[in-house]
Amino acid sequence: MTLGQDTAAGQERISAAEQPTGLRALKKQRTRDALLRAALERFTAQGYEQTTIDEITNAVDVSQRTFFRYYASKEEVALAVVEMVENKFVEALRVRPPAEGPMEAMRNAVASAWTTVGETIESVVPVELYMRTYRMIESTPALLAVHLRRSVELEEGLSRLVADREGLDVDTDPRPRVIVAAFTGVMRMTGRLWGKGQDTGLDALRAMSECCIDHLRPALTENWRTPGTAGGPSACTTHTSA
Amino acid sequence: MTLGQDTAAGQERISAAEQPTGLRALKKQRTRDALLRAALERFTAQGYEQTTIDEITNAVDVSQRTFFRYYASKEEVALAVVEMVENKFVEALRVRPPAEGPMEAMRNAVASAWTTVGETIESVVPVELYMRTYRMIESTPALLAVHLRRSVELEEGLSRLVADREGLDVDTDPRPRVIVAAFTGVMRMTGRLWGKGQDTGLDALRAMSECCIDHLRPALTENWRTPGTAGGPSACTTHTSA
DNA sequence: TACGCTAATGTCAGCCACTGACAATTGACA
DNA sequence: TGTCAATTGTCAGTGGCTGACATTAGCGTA
Repeated sequence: MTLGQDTAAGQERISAAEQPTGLRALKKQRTRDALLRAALERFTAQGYEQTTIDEITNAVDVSQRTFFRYYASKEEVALAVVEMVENKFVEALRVRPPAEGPMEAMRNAVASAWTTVGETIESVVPVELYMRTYRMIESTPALLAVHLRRSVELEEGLSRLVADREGLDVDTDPRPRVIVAAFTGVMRMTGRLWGKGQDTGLDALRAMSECCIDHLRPALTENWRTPGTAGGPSACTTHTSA
Repeated sequence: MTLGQDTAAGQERISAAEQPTGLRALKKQRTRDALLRAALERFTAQGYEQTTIDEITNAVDVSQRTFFRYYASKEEVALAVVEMVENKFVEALRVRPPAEGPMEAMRNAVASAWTTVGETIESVVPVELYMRTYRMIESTPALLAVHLRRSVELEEGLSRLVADREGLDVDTDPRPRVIVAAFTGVMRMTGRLWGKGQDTGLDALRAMSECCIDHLRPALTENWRTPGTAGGPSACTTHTSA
């Protein structure tokens, strides 16, 4: 048991250091990646529900049973890369200077994660495929549902991280959970807007995220009906209709 | 087509006014409710995954096919009552005086909804069964996922409502979505805490909700490390472990 | 009251995601 | 090279869910 297993079912990609480096492990990695790419390509091209497991396994020349030994479910393949990205964000938050406040730290973690995340993705699938996958997830009810559930688990981890930074106890003080809930709520909303909008670029997503986060505090603090205060309609808008 | 159909698949309960009042419609209502109760009772007693559709339909003496004509999926039965409750909340928000600010209005809508919601539930299933159902949803991954997705749809509706109240355009101004995202984020968190906690009462849930919401603004505004400000560890805490 | 219409239900065959059990294959390592 | 263990394939089966078609049962009417 020298492998690093992160998820409940199915192993993660080997974590850089300490690869079993045998021929056997190499083949496994190949199969895993091949299944992932074959799946994402078909999902994004013809739709998630329209793609059967058999279609994927035939393309990679393995049995259906083998697929389920690598990925616990059809949903898991679809969400595999997204999960990698989210883990990067958590790591980015973990190394933020303790001097930063919680919201500040989370905001900066997102900003810094964006730069490294690109390479991480590319090591598995083309970034462009990842983008299409993300938008597919947002528009596929079954996938969106599972994605949201995982986000909640992420939220739990973030709350503990924030609590540690501030020297608080999550089981006693609600504030870490509250601020994390607010933060992730806004982040999810941003992702959804981006998914519906026209500008599919990564920069657009980054800009929207940062802008919306910067709106959070004023939105809760100021009186909306007396203009002139900071905030107001601004850059992070989309025109989904018309 | 005189029926009020709310959800995409499967009709809702008849909406008080204008019931077709025939023997036929009455039987339908009976079957629908019988399926619901049979399902929830088994789900909460022996677990969601451990209950098959056949088990439910046998208890009600209808065919499996009939079940799927009433409820589009196994998940839909499980979430049917919760959906009713959420609709009540939206209605409560809709009738809030326009003078109230968005956060204030949402907070008060929850508070006022709690009082009427009890009767609404009882007209379909015992409140106690509803409570058990809610906790089951929180602890069943497949159900939690779908529940969260529906919450997102709810969020969209709330954002438009808030925007209308404030005379803003959701497609132009991010603030309605931002504040709704923060609010619902905190509400979901509350529900999760309640589900894990010991106090299973309805009052406990209400108290926790209100307290957490009241923490939102201070959590974003104040400096946590200089105590003495409003907020701080308070009533809405749970001791999930130890 | 009998009759036709249509809504509701039952029956059946079948798809697809997913699983357990067991046999066959194939790296790894002495 | 031969043994051991990991990996894969095969196969049978379960459960959610759907389409097609036959059957039953309210409902309005002659």
